[in-house]
Amino acid sequence: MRKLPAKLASQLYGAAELIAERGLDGTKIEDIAEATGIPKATIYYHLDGKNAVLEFLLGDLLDMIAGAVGVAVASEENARTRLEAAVLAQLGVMLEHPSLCRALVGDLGRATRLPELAAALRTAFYEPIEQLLAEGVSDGSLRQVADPGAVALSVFGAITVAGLSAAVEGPSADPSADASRFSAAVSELVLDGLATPASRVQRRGEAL
Amino acid sequence: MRKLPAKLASQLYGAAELIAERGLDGTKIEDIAEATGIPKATIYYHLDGKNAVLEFLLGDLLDMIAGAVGVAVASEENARTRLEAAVLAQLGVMLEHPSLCRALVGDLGRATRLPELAAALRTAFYEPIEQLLAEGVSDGSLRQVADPGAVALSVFGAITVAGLSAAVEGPSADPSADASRFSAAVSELVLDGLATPASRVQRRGEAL
DNA sequence: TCTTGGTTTGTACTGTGAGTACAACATACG
DNA sequence: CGTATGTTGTACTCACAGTACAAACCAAGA
Repeated sequence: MRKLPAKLASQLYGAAELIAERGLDGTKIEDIAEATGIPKATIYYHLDGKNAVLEFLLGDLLDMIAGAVGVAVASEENARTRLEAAVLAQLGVMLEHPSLCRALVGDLGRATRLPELAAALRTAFYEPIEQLLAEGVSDGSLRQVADPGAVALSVFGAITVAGLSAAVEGPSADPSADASRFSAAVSELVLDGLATPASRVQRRGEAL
Repeated sequence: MRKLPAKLASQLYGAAELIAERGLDGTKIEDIAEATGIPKATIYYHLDGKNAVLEFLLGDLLDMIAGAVGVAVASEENARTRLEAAVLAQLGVMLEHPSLCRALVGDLGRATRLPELAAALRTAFYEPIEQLLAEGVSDGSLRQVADPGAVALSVFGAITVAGLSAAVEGPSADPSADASRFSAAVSELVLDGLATPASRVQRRGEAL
């Protein structure tokens, strides 16, 4: 069941828009069959039902993200620079595939309840960040924080929500321009914070 | 259909855990009837079906959040301080009601497709932040950023994902302690960022 | 060519669960 | 009382996921 012929795989993408629009519940198998051109019986021959369709589509998205982020993270730069690259990479892929992202948001619950997807979600989105923050402390390019786990989670949230929202706002004319714009905003926030220099000085005094 | 007797309302909360655990799809109306002690026929007398059950529960959660955040935001302090208070308030409510939060994550798609809920979500989570960031620029307690909309979205993501994850990790012994811990981490990130002082100086030079 | 084994597809079926209809009953309030 | 409003059980309908299965199709080799 894991190797789904390439032709069918590509046809299946025709269902992404549909699922994104109406949610998996609101989408009948018959609709998927019609939209993709794959007859219902064939779908069931290869896949274990509706969930498997979602699993296939989202699994692919998550792989792409994990891949792109993996490349961004693997460079020689310091962690801080790689973090910026990772943010850009993640947002890039997300904005390139808005309907998959919309499907992800729409069926997040189901996704987190499908064990393989839940794991892929973690690997694609969360783990690279967590890793990078730790490395940044080691190489001195990022600050040490009191609660690294919680902070990593927040950074993850900042990036991901920005990406998902952007994707949900309907597809843009120039995804990669949007990705740069959003990634600049996210990096600015995550690296520099929102405090004014004045209040920061006072605060740094407290902290150190 | 909007005034659901108090007694029934309180009974309905008995379904929250169930829905959080299995998702709305995985939960039969009969299960809800059994868990809450409200017979199926009565549920249908007051509510327009399953979705309405979710809508009721989440609507309540969102009202609580909007309320608590509203109070936090209404003080006389500067925007920066109120932002910290708002973060604490939001996380406080979320951690107080973990199963509602889990239900929200699990059926986020449905929630965003229910117009009233989608609006409530915006009001509860996003708008106060957006507002506060703007006020912070006016009163000088927060920095001006290049793309305020995108940054507000990220801040919103940072807070909300932290809260949701915490809620999903199963209920804690001391929700309010957890709320303080998480809110400290989120505020630290959002206000001060992760850059080291050294790289910050260099950066500030670029920006101003 | 014929055979064999996987794939493809149509059609017809089963089962489950949401939502509805309705009648009997309770309760309240004038 | 009796009329209105809520409560509940029971017995439906209906849509759709998933299954069964047989017929056709399409290699690829003997």
